Amino acid sequence: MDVQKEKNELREMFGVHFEKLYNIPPLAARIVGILIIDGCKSGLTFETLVETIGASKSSISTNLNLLLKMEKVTYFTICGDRKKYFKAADLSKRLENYMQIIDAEMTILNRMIDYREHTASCPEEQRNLENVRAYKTHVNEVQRLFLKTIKKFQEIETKSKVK
Amino acid sequence: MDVQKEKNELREMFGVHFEKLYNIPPLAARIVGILIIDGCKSGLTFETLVETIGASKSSISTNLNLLLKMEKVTYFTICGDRKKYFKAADLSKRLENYMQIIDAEMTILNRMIDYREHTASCPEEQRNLENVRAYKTHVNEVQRLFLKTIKKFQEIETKSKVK
DNA sequence: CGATTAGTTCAGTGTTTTACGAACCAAACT
DNA sequence: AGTTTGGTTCGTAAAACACTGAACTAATCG
Repeated sequence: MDVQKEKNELREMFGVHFEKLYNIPPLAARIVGILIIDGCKSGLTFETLVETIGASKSSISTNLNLLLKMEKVTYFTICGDRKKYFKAADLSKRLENYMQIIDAEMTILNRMIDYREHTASCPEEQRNLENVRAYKTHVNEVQRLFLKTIKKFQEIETKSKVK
Repeated sequence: MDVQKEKNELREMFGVHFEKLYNIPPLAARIVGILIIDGCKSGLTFETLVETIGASKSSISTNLNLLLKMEKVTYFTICGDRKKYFKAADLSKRLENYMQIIDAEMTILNRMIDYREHTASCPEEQRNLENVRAYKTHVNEVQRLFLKTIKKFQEIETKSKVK
């Protein structure tokens, strides 16, 4: 296996994925990708990111700060070293993105149910109400599943940090 | 309850939600929203959409065709009536969007596992490999859950169509 | 103190997106 | 045949986006 080629392809796949999922600029998405692949041991410096991605310092800076604000990325510093070392945020944190989508859907669903309950007159609208209720059950299950997973990873992560 | 106000708010919420979820223009997202709220009984005509949204014919046309291509919207015609009646696609169809995200994630995950298996040297990378594997289990569960739900709604939908 | 390093900020530029109006086409009345 | 209806297509304008280089700041080093 050509490791470098494999890495580049992975990077690209992550890029496309996160760009759509997080609605972020391409460059930001690629940064997350690289940090997930390469940053898991000791983090990557600003400079390394500039070099390996080949984008300008300003672009890297802007996008890194966006990712920090979104909590998709974290950094730490080493005593006596001015550099920042960037890492992808913990998986449990990154999964919050899905939780937001699910929560948003739940909110809309509840409003929709409320609305139909007040207005449903024809059989189609009645049936629609039933379907929305059934769908809500599904979203609830998804929500529980994600909560469970997030909690599980939070435990794993705190454990490995104490160590 | 002010029904009209409630409807407008719902419309707006659907708009924001679908815009991000499907990565489509704001107008397209609002069309889907309106069709879900108002289109469930007998569909909405092109003209009704133009009027209630207040956008130009050309914009509505372009975005409707985008949504048709994406299979988020369907239309039917009535014999002896030149108009097209638009509806939001069945929920089972709309859920395919989530399946695509999940499938994409699964593909990346498998590549990531493969990559780490070949390259993991330090303990952090080993632990990362374990975590990715654990996460894959979660994605698998989500995938099964969605498959189940999609199948369930497909049944409901075919039943209500035969009737 | 001056020079270097690490990173930020900002104005500008090229590109993409989003929506629009006008012209257009095809089917169906009259 | 001409006109209305229902909708598409295309060129374009306005706005948003993504990235850049250059100037700048703040901390550290010699």
